[in-house]
Amino acid sequence: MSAAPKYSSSTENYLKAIFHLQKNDGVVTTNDVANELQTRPASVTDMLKKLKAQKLLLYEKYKGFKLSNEGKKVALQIIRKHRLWEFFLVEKLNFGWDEVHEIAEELEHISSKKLIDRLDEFLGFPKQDPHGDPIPDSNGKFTVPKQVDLLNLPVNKIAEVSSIGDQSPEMLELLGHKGIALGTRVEVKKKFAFDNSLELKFKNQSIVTISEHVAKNVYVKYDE
Amino acid sequence: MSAAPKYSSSTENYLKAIFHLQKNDGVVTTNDVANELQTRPASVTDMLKKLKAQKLLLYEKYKGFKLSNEGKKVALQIIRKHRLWEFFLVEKLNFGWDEVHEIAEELEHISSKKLIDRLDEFLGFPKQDPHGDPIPDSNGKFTVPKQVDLLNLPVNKIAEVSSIGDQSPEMLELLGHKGIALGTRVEVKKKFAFDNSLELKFKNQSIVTISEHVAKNVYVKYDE
DNA sequence: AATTAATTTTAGATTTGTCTAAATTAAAAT
DNA sequence: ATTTTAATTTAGACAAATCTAAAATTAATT
Repeated sequence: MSAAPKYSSSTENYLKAIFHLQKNDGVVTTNDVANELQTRPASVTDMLKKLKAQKLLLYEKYKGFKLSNEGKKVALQIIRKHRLWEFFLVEKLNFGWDEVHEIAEELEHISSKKLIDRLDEFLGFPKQDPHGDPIPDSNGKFTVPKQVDLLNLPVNKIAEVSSIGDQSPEMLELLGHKGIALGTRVEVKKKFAFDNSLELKFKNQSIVTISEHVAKNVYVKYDE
Repeated sequence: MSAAPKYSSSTENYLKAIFHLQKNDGVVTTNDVANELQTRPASVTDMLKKLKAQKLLLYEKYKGFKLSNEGKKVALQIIRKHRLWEFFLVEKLNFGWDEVHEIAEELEHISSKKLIDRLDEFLGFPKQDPHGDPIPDSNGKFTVPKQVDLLNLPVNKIAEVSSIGDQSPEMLELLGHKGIALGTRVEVKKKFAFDNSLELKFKNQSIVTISEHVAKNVYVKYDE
């Protein structure tokens, strides 16, 4: 068991940015990272070399790069810290979900592992942050999102629309009108036994009603 | 009302160190600061010039220096943050009083004022940190310590020995034996009505008993 | 396939905070 | 009142992270 090396805030920010970017299409470019971190491509190249030297990144110049296993591990710990602090700010200090990101960007760089594990315990080992994103556990693992249709989504669980069953123009028109699209974050607030219709709540606090027929055709993923 | 300038962690550490050092004898030297911050006198001189340029310090080379009002104000906000976080770590996350300092050294540099005011509220506006030091309020003011003899110190209040009434060799021998000296932190855990004797607890958890006669002659200060 | 365009990398400079070694000033001791 | 000692400051260098401008490489287009 070797002592955990401490990385600079800048290093941590690069790891986090690359981690997020390579989740999407799998491929990340120098320009992507520069854009994400509000910096210049030349600065990114400089840092890529440093990350490679620290064995956090696999990198061949002009040929692309991706995080090493160690790099991913570190990135996941930063993400864990970010999301736990966001949860703390919303649940304990009564911040709004939209004002916590910036503060968590600072808090995520506090290094004590003991602190973050105690905080996790204090918060009751939450599985999702206030935006519905999964919180990695102490080992960097997070719950594999569960896929269900909206009828089977438990009440008050934030979920993300992942696919649509019936893709007819009529259905898409209805979904478009209600504000439901792939990636939309929704929560079921009420289920009416009478006709199995549902009331959904969005992140912007607005509420819409959908029928059982629609609900059956909207698949979402969420973390238990 | 101008926007609060943000200072680097290093700048904040210098302000805090100088603040603490000038509390003692009033005079701070370059060497004192270098020693306190585990750095070199030349580095201190470099920073003194920067602090002066930012109007945080009054400084004439070779002639000494002290914090400006603005410098004091900033230092007090750092100290406020440090002590509130320490309180949080001990009270909410069950850390021991002896393991929180290092973590608070990092947390004190988180910049959000709203965060710290919310934290203060969440903690119930505590007046003392786990070491018994006063926590400055949102405006940088802290309660003027109240002076009383040990007989009149409320139970469970951490206080600091500030002066001794009877300074006879016999008294000083007794106090030396019990482990009571100027600056010692004590807490009254029990008062016996029978003979007005007291049980005192020290920071190292040990407990001693003293008589009414002794208690009357030991003056302490504490924050209400 | 050759040329143009876009991306990526290098070269050299800048800022912040630090350092060592040498020079300066102030304080202490003879 | 000198001289010696200690404290402080300057000069010049360095590491980290950034920048601009120019060069190198890859991708796209004709």
